[in-house]
Parts: sequence; C-alpha cells; structure tokens
Amino acid sequence: MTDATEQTAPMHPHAVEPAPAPGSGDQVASGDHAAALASRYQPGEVEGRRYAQWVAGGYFTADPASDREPFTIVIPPPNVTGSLHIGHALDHTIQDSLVRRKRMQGFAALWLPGMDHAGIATQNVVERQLAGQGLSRHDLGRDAFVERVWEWKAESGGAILGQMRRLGDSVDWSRERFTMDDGLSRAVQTIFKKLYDDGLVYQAERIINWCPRCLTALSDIEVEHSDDDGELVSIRYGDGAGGDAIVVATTRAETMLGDTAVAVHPDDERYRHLVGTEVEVPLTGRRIPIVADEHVDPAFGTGAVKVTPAHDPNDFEIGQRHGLPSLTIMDERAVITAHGPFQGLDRFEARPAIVAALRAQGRIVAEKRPYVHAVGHCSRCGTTVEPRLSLQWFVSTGPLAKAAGDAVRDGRVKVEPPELAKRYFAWVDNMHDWCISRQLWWGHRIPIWYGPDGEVVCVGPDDQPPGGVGWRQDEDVLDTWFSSGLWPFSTLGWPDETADLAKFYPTSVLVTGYDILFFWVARMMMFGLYAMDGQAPFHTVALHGMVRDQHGKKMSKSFGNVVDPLDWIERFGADATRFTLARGANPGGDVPISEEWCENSRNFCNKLWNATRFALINGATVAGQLPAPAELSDVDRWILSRLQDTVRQVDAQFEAYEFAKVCDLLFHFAWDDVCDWYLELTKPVLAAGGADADRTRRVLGHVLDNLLRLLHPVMPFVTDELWSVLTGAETVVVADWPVVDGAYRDPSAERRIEALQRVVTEVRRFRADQGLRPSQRVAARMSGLDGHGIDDHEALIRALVRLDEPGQAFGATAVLAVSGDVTVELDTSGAIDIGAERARLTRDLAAAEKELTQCRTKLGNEAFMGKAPAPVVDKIKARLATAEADLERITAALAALPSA
RNA sequence: GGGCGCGUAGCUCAGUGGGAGAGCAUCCGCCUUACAAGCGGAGGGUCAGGGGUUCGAAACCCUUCGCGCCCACCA
Repeated sequence: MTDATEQTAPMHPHAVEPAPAPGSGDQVASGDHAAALASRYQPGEVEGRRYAQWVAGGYFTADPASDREPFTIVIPPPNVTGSLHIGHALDHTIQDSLVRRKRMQGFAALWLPGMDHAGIATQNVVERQLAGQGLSRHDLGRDAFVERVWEWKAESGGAILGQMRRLGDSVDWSRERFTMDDGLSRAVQTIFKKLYDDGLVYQAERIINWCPRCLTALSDIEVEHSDDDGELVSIRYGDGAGGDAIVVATTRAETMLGDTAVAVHPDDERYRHLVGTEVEVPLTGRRIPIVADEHVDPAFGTGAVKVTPAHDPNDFEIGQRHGLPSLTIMDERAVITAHGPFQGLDRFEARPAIVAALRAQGRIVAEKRPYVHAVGHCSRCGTTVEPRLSLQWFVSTGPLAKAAGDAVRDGRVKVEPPELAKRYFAWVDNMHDWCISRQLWWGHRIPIWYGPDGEVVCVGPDDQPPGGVGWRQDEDVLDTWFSSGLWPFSTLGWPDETADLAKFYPTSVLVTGYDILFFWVARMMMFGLYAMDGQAPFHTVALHGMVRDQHGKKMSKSFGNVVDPLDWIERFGADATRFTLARGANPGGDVPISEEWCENSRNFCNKLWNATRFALINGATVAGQLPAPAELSDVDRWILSRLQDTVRQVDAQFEAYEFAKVCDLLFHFAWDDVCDWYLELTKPVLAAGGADADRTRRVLGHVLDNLLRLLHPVMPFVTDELWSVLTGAETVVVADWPVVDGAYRDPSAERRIEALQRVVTEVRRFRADQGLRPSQRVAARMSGLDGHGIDDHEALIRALVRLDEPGQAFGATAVLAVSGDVTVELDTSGAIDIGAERARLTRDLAAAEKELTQCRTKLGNEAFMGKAPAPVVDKIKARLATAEADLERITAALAALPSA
C-alpha cells in the first residue's frame, strides 16, 4: 500500500492542493470535524455541492496531450427525446465506476457524453405534439418542422443532462456530442461517400418493411415480431370447368388483387399436370400462370401458394425466379389502389370485404380457420408492418459483417460475459443487407443528388453540391443507427486526424445492455473496422442485463412497477441508488431491484458516515507513514491484512466486470470487518490512551481512508464528502487507487483474530440463550487462550462481551467450551437456564457427531483413500480431529451441566 | 421453426468436481457512550424430478417437467 502522504497528495494536473496542515506535517482530524457531521447522512446536502466542485475542478476533463495511458468509454447516447430511466442509471453506474477507478489509477480517463437524435422516435414525438394542435408536419413544411424538432431537442436534451449530473456521472462535459451536430454530420457524409465509392451502398427496388403509419421504410431490427391471431382461408382459383381449378390458402386474402402466379412444389404429384397452365384470379378476371418453385411446402395448407410479388418478401423472390410481374395494389398508407369495388379500403377493411365477395361466388372452399402466425410490427408505433416494394438505399453488409464477426472470433474484441458472443455471431453471420433510407425529415439527409438527365452524384462533405437547373437532393434521411454506428470515432473528431482520435481511439470498453448487441454494437464494429483501417472501436464489450423488479419481472407502466431513478435519488440518495444497481449487476444478467434493497443501500451509506464520524471523534490520523508491520498489534495486523485481501479481490472483480461481487466484497469488509469488529476492537485501546491509542488512530485513519477510496467508484458522493473531511484534501476523485502491499498481508494475525472472534461469538451466543442483558456484567474465568496465541487479548475479549475478572467469591455455574482448549467459566450466580443450555449443547453435539461420521466414512473408504488427492485427504483428517475435539468438549460440558 | 439460457433458503440471486452461501424477509433479546437507517443471537434448503460418469456431483453427461429470452419471409 502506498504511504498516506502520497495518497493524499494530488497526482493529477487538475487536482487541487490539499488544505495545508496547520503547524505540523501530521494532520489529526479533530472532534470539531466530527461535530460538523450530523448523525445521519443526508445526501441532498452533499450531492449538488460535490458535483459542482468536481466540474469546477476540471477533474473529468481528459487531456489528449497527457503521457498517461488512455482509458476511454463513449456513452451509449440516450435518445434525446426520452428521459433517463432506471436502465440508464444502471448503465451509467457501471461506466462511471469503471472510469472513476481508472482515473484514480492514473489513467488519462475519458468518459464521453452525448445524445442520439433518434430519427423516427423523435419525429414521432414532435408530430404528436403538432397533432395536439391539429397540425401535421406537412402544414409546417420540412424546414420549419426540422426547426421545431431542434427546439424540442434543446428542451428534452437539457433534462437528460441534468439527470446525468444527479447520478454523478463523471463525464467530460467539454466533449459532449450529438449525432446531428456539425462534426458528426460531417462524419456521416464522409463514410456514406466512402461506402458509395466502394460500392457498399447501393440503391435498389426491393421489398422492404414499411410502416403505413410512420410512412417510412424500416430496417429488420426496427420490426418486432409477435404471434398474432390470424385466419387462414382457402380460396379456389380458376373456374374448375376444365380441371384447372386450384385451391390456395392465405391469411392475407386482400393481396390476391396483386397476385401474378400460383406456385406449387415441383415434386408435388397433385399439381404436376397444372404447372405451366393458367388460372383466373377471382374477382379480377386476370389469368396468371401456375409455376413450380422449391420454396413451396407441399405439406402446408393445400400445397399451393398464391404469389403476390409486390406485397410479400417470399413472393417477391418467387417472382424474381420466374420473371413474374409485380402488381402494387396498395398505397403508402396501405389503402387499396387497385381498381374495382375495393379501391379506397384500408388493408384490414379490404380483407373481410374480399372474403365476403369470394364467399358470394362460392370460392371459399374451406371456412376460416384460426391460425396464429408471426406478424411484424413497427417498433416505434406498433402498426402492423406492410412489406412494400420500393426504391431504397442499402448497405451491402457482407464484407463488413464478416470483419465484425472475425474481430470477436480472433479475440481482438472481447465480449463479457463470453457466452453472449454466441448471440453476436448468430447475428453478424446471418445479416441481410441493411436498408438505410428513411422517408423522414429528422435525420441526416442522404448526400445523393440527381441530375436532370438521370445523373446520380454522391456528395462528400468537402464537395460543392451540383448546382443548376433540374438538380435535386434525395429527399430521404439515413437510419438513426447509421450515425450511431460511427459514435466511437465520430465523437473524437473523425474524419479529421485529431489529437483526441489519436489518443483515445480505440476505446477501452463499451458498456451496454445485451438488448442492443445487434442494433448498435454490431454496427459500430462494422463501421469502426471499416473506417479506422481495421482497428475495432473497443477492446471489450461489457454487457449487462435489464433492470427488473424484486420478483424478476420486467418493468412496465402496465405493471406499475417502474422505478424512476430521480425518485430514488431524492429519497435515498444517488449513492444508494447506484449501489443497489451495481450490487445486482452480474455479468450479462438481469438486475432485480426493490425499494427495500435501496433502503439497505442507504443504510450502508449511513454506516460509512457513522464509521467516519467515529474515526473523527477519536482523532483518526490520515497523514504520515503507516507504522512498520513490526510495530503493529495483532488487531492492526489483522485489519490491514483484511484490507490487503479486499483490495486484491476488488481489483480482480473489477477487471472481470463482476460489479455485484465488487459491491459484495466492499459491503462485507466495511460492515462486518471494519464496523462490527474492528471499530469495536479499537474502542478499549483508544479509551486506554497512550502509544497504543496513537498507533491505532493511524491505522484506523488508514483503513477508512482506503475503504473510502475503494468505494468511491460506486458511491462517489458520500465517499468524497467523508474522505475530504477525514483527510482535509479537496477530493477523492483524483486520489490514488489503493495498491496491495504484501508487507501488510498477515495470515497468522488473521487466524488469531478469527480465534478471538470465535470465543466472543460463543460467549455472546451463551448470553443470548440465557437471556442475559447486554448491560449485565458477568464474572468469568478464561483459560486455554494461549493455544490460539490470543492470551494477550483476554482484556479485549472481556471488554467486548462484558465479562469481569473473577472476584473473591467466584463460583462458576457455566462452562463454555469454545474451541481447542479454550474454556470460559461464567459466574451467573446460579441463575442459568439449564434447559436452554442443554438444548443448545445437544444441537451442537448432533452436528459434531454428524461431522464425525461423515469424516470417518470417507477416511474408511479405500477408494477415496486411494484416489483422492493428498490435500483433500489431509483436509478431511483435520476435520475429523476438530470434530473429535468438539465432541469431547461438548460431551464434557453436557456432563458438567447441573441437573435440573 | 431455429438458437441461447434458467430452475439453489419465504423473495432475489451468488456458488461450476472435495465441508450448502449472501442480501432482504422471519423469530428472540437489546436505546451497549459512531450509527435504532443501529447492535447481539437464532431458525430456515432431498441445490426441479429421474438416470449416468466419478473415490466424491448443486456443479459434468443424458433425460423428463416447468419457466424465460433472442432470432425467424412457410402462405
């Protein structure tokens, strides 16, 4: 462990000098400080003040000229339209913990904040606002509408930034970015042109997912499938007179208006004779061919499929294979445009109308039958997606996705937890081309210009758009995820060769929920590798799960179980909220939370608060050298050794993204080791005064100092407040992260104090069983402590369990046999509850006997003795010895019990 | 339809080949001079069922049952 003087000294250019120690080099926190601390932690009084100090101190501002090793995280940019929900709070807590620790470890740490313009989602929000005033975006016109969205962005985005401050996010505000700002728009245009020039974006007429309400194309990932109830109807095509009738089954009868073929499987004997002939499409009078296609499943329905190339992706494929025409029969709002009685009907109105008309003609051969099938819905508005044939822009994902997969496959990018890489591969290895054009107004407009004579020109960021009569720019904008995919380098200044890009790219770790592994992570991988010469955008992808309620249920408004992070921050504090989330965050796992657990986290904050109060009241010292190991008492050695072990384990768990384990380790070290045992053990020493007390004050200060540092990444506010009071320095934000110092590891001291704890616990247990009030002092005689090397600690033990030295008239009435040869005789003036004690001893006896039997059985098993490794056998032998001794002790104690 | 995962204390979850754990909840006793947002003590589990591998299984394999998630263009 580094020495205390160094630890409090500023180590970063931004760090503020600690308050000069008055008079001497040693700085002893006085009782005055403690008096300043209320008996409870009140987060509201601390958080705003601390955050303002951090920002004013410039601690979060990263320096690209620094010679320190970089550590970079780019924030998953929240949707500018939304507000931060508890899932963001989890995501941010994890990122903040990582970046705060690295900052303390001396890295040039950058956490880059920003927001996403979220094209379709944001446009929808503003359109709804307009609708409230009876307006549509067309009433405003494109420019005015976009202007309106920018206004909303300023309002909504500001709220998000405020929430981030409340959470304590240590982001570099000087580098805040927005996907629509000038720099990022330039990046978008640059990569679009590069892709275009490389032939990796193209325009094509294809069947795409279309939202008839949003009136735009959607990519595959913007479509959510659900199993919906449908009805399968069987319709007879053809007149049947010449045997050319054929029955098809469909859930979408309305599309028959656009049928251009009927398809059967080539091997289907039932229909072989019909292949190559024509049938008449009912209601239309059109005659269409019957074709043979492998895609048809002869076992499904009637084995014959109606083919509507313009309104079904499969049918489109079949159409391509057989050179069929595509008949578009619906407009962009999914209203029937085909001439006839159905014109003007919505698709869902047309369906029953057409079925009724068919029935009237006797064409329905099998009545409607319920049929559950997967139906796509717009992920933004829920409207049933309509496959639509239209001219759109696509990214050719083949080579990009291959590279994205390889980067993880060959280990250049690690996925945590590794199991989730399977999902990633499943995605990138089966990716379709990506439809990137959107018929929206809010977004990056596609930099393609069309000339009067059919010219198509892609315009780069530094190019002058073609002027002249008849030239016009493509009306569409790009998919939001197109710009999000550039985030790790566009935010650092790309395409310019900036100092930030050189220093902070590739980023260190990407933290996000597994739910957007496909949406976002895969796209960043594709674009990062492509734009940055094969350098992946991050070294590690650390995935967490979704926040859930205390029963593991998804949070949703309809369940009424949604937690607003600001609500918890108000009521329990930001640190409690963060600790609750971090404590549940196992890698890749969902995070259940509840108000009760958050209360517990708040209590933990208060525990730290009061432990520090105790230290201050007792004059804990944080400056100066920690005494050499040889000068330390057993208790000092024990707690310092426990601290070393905690530092070691916390580091290991941090590196493994095991946030739940980090929290668990620190919680137990702080509450059990430090508060429940160590502070109690220091009380008699401090009360006695003298050199021992002086030394204890130094160790106590050191332990708390380091504990607060260790907790700071997860609980930044309370630790900063306490640490600055304890040390007199400005802030723990840029203090050194604790380092393991092997000189203070002391397993034998740990064993001795553990023995002491066993004795204390046994006496307490007896006292509790006997109903002895804590305040009641009992005379006692102890022996056998030397067997554990704790004979020096008899006074300490007596202090902890209120046992007096035996007086003149000592008459033991109870003998506790603790462990080894330790016995404690207590003078309870004959007032012991023999029944309770007998019950206790009988239970212990049974446990010891069980243990004894188990061990003997094993050791008597030749196969075990022959094959089990020696250390395992030795361990069983040791257990046997302990069990035998326990049995003997307990038996003796039972025998010594006065008969009732 | 394909893929992935889960089932351990009342609840939520750790534990992945050698003595069943944590937090919360429960019960008992305490205002013991940092903290009642606290302190001390206690109870509670055939590790979903079955089979197998092994000297040894909560863990590895097979299987049954139950649950969840992701992906998906069979009308």
